[in-house]
Amino acid sequence: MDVVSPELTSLLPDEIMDTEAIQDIPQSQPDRTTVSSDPGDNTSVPMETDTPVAPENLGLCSDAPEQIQALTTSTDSALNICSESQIPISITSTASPLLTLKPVLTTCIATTKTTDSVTGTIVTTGGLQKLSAPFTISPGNHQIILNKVASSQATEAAKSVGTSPQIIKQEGQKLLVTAIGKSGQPIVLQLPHTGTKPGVSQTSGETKSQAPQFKVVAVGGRSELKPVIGGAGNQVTTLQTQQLKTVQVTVVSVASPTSNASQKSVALPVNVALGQQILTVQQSTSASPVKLATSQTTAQNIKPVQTVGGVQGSQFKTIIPLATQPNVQQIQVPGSRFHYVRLVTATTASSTGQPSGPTTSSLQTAKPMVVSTGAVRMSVPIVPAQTMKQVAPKPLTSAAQVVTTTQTQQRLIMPATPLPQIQPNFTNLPPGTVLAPAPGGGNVGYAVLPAQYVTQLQQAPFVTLASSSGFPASTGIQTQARLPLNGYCDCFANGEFCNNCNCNNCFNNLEHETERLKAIKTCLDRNPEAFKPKIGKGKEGESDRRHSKGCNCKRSGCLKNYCECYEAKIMCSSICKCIGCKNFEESPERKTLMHLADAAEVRVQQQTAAKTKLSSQISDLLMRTTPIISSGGGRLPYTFVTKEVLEATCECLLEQAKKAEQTHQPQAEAERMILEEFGHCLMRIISSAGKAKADSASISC
DNA sequence: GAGTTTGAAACT
DNA sequence: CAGTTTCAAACTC
Repeated sequence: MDVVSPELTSLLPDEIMDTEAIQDIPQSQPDRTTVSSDPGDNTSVPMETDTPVAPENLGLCSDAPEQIQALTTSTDSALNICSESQIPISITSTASPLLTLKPVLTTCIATTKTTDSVTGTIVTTGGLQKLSAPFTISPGNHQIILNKVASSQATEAAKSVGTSPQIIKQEGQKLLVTAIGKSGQPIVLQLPHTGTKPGVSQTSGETKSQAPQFKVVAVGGRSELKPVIGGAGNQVTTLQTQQLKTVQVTVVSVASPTSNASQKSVALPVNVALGQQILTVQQSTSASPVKLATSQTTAQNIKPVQTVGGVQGSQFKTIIPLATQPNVQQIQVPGSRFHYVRLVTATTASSTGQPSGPTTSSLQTAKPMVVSTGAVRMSVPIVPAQTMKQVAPKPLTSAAQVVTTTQTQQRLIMPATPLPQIQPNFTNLPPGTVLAPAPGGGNVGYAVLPAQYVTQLQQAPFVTLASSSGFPASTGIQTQARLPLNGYCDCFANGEFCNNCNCNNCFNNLEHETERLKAIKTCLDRNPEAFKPKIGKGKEGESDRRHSKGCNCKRSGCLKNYCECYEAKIMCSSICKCIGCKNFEESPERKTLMHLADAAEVRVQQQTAAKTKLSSQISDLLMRTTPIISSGGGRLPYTFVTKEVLEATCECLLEQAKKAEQTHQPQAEAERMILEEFGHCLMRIISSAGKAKADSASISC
């Protein structure tokens, strides 16, 4: 059963239309398209009062699912899709050519509960493979508006055909679809084909026909997405989220359907007031809160999601607000081989995934999704990097720009300000890193960086590295190699600023940032791998580290620090071009050297330990022997032998001597009495000292 | 510390 | 891609 009328379909941008899908569209649809589900369809979309749907698996569609992962942003105006229960969201028409997803039950609140869930009902047509339109989600009215910025032509067309609004109504679904004009804007929604195409089995192993899954992932806040699969039979895609929560990051992931029809990338501008939030989009893994109801074939194509805020398990990225400077935020990340992360403010982002071949893997053909609105831009690389191409951002409406990254090609973001000629290029950023400009011209961007870099971001140096790929040919900067900025300098080669080194005429500092940037670009033009670590992992499956390029030693036998492999304490590999290499596993020279080195290291350690122990003992001895007059510390009895104590002691002794004299004691007895008194004095001193120490300890505690 | 050796990177 | 040059670190004395 077709849901979308030809008129409605014709209004869709060509880029989102699936020709094969269109063929399925009946041509006899009225202008005002009202789609009702087939009463006899046993796969009807369950209603709230209808078929109970398990929160974990809302399999409304058994076909191969497409998946859209959407992360909502946090706080004030995040994507607040929430409801107290699994509320179907109907796509209602509006006066404007807007496709509005509207919850039937408007129980959403701005601050959603973790248990809140939303079930969105999205029109899926037999012929309409995808729906694309600017996408607005308004927490206030609980509407998801598509094609907000539809062209006037679309509006006129809609009026002319009397389809303003066109309504696609799914029986029992309250599914309303407005006219969707050709906006030429990024296409966002991918709607499933009818369930006649080969599907992919979901996690449950059940074969499903194609159906988009919309998932909302809350990053930064605990949120779970519940894939909702629209039933192919009733051609309805249900969007449902559970524990939807306003979060800081909106991630949208789209799993492509498995139809033979070419899957076009879908960019969905979403008018979600994200504030100045970062948008990170990645494929998610099982660790991700995003629950993918995809087949195994799909899963294997999924790149690890690098989400923010703990969504991803192993590769957490940290969102670093890059505020203050418009368009550019420069970050030095020592040790990362690139220290600069630049945020590019753009008007829009349009990422187009490669058309997917006929496959049952939904995510393999997933499309990067760009969600942008006047207030928010979201860039969502959904497609695996290998199959994803970076496309030049399409200018949309605003000055903001979202750039998506690929996973295979590491690119560096070049600053537009100092080097405007350099095209923005995101390299070396973690896959899936999304740099989003601040809405409203705030020019606040965010970079998702490995957590270990975060602490280094406070450093002053701000430079942006750029990879050579995608850069226009450098002009007039080839001479930069003659500057004190070249690969010879380890600091520079490591992507670091020179600091306390012996450079002469050093330009590798902030004072010469322009030159440095040029030099960086030159180096990258020459060698895109210049700033990448030389020591990395070997081939897949190899756990040992390996030199990325291999050494080229000729005389050292790779057993001296001249050899980079040996210096890195790794053995030479097949990629090394060394001559007379002795740096291999069974090399006796290497073993001997290793033994010697180990022995030397042991000696050094022993010496260090001995020195440490001796120092400790000396310190302890000093502590014992040095009277501590001041309060605290180890007070000893004799520290209490002050002048006053001595005088008192002497008086006691004199008094005892006087007493012995008065009693006419013999001298020996007199001495005994005096010594005995002296002993008593010492005992009192010791007692007082101990008491004072105990009191001090009690006070300190 | 000066001089030599070495190999990576730059250059041709 | 190969040969040469430049350079700085490693090494030796």
